[in-house]
Amino acid sequence: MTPANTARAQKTRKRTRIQNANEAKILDAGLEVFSTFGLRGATVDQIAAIAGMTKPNLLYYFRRKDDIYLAVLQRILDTWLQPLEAMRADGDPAAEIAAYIDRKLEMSRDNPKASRLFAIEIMQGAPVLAGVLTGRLKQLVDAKAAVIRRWIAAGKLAPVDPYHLIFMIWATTQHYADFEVQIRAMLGDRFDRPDHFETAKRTLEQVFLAGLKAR
Amino acid sequence: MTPANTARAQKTRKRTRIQNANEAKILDAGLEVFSTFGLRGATVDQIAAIAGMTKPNLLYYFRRKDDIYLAVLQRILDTWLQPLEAMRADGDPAAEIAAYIDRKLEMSRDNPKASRLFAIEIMQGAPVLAGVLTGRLKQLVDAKAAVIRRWIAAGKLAPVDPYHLIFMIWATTQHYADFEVQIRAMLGDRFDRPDHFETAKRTLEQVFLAGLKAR
DNA sequence: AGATTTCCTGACCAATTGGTCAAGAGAAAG
DNA sequence: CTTTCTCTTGACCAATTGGTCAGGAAATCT
Repeated sequence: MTPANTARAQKTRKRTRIQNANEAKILDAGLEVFSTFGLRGATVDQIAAIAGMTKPNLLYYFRRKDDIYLAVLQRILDTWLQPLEAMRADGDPAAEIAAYIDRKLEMSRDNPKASRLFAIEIMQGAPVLAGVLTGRLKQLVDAKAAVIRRWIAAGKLAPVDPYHLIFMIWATTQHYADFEVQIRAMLGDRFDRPDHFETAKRTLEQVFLAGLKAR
Repeated sequence: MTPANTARAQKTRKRTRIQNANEAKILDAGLEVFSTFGLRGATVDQIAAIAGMTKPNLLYYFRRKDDIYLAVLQRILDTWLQPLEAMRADGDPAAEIAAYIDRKLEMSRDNPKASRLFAIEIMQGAPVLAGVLTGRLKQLVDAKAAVIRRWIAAGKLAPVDPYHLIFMIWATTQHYADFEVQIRAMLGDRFDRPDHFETAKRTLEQVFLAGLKAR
């Protein structure tokens, strides 16, 4: 993302401090609102209110609602892909998978809004991210699926379909962010106890690692 | 749901054929739209268009948008809870869990819109279903968690946290409905092959059953 | 058949929404 | 200190949205 693509499309002038501060506020507010209501359900007024500025002022930095949405998605895209990218072919399979689960779970805990934003975007048919899904993400998943397949061929992992295994890990880890309200309702008091996250981690690792152990 | 709570709150008059037909059309259209855009993102005009009637005509049957949303949710609530309810304490643990996975997976395949509607409702903070979550659903989950705990105590299942196990099953099975666009993008051509569903089922059962085998 | 009730529609309305604009206030550069 | 640029705002606008209403068209009942 070049610096020149926001704020009145100024011709690569120096970015001011105010600009940086306000754009950051807007992106934070945008994440907050879009991750709850999606692109269509969110209103510019609401984002402006949360960002603590008037609507025309917000629109001075991002001319259309879609621009905010896009910028929010772009800002968190790398973070989103990072855990899978970090899975190394030359590591120990069980350890790598455990580490991947941990990282994704931590992302769910530390950045649940980002997780929900991607979830809503994809559930709405990925109007903006469609290209990323079939492009960058697919390439990444294909590469990691190949890694898993090699681990299986080397007898270090039970033979499972690598794509569906990746889906399982995505699903189980993101679930804690996307369905937080439900988890909270099910766990009651236990949800706020600090060990709740550790219990989730232990359960996931246990089932996945035992389930994937080569026989 | 009593018959008298729609269509102009008529005093328990007989429901006409037209009424049944049109309300069904509206609920179908409502599911279609709400499952994609959520309560706020959906518009009455759009629902009316998909239902094949004018907006005032639709509003003759459901006076407000929220009424449609509520009715759609209520109509599919039982279906949604059914798979978990069907898990029997006196069956073989492995077989019961496998059957639960199968049923949920089939629901994802046969009724993905219902799955996405619940997902969006919960991600938006469950404004309508909050009561169901903390009431009926929690009771059901508590009961089934107790069943799983007894299976573990009897040495028939590896010791895992039953709540997180249920979350895992929910997450992995619903994932195929909620993130269908992403799955499709990752699997490419393979997605439309008829065995795709069987591969998913086999992978899930394999990981869960091996992961839960008592040691 | 006529009477009654249900169903449907075009016209309408107020509120909200995304977005514009002219002009003033504030920073910053000279 | 003045000029230039950035930032902010109130007023405004057209389109969309949720919802109403009076009256006509169809069913249904007797």
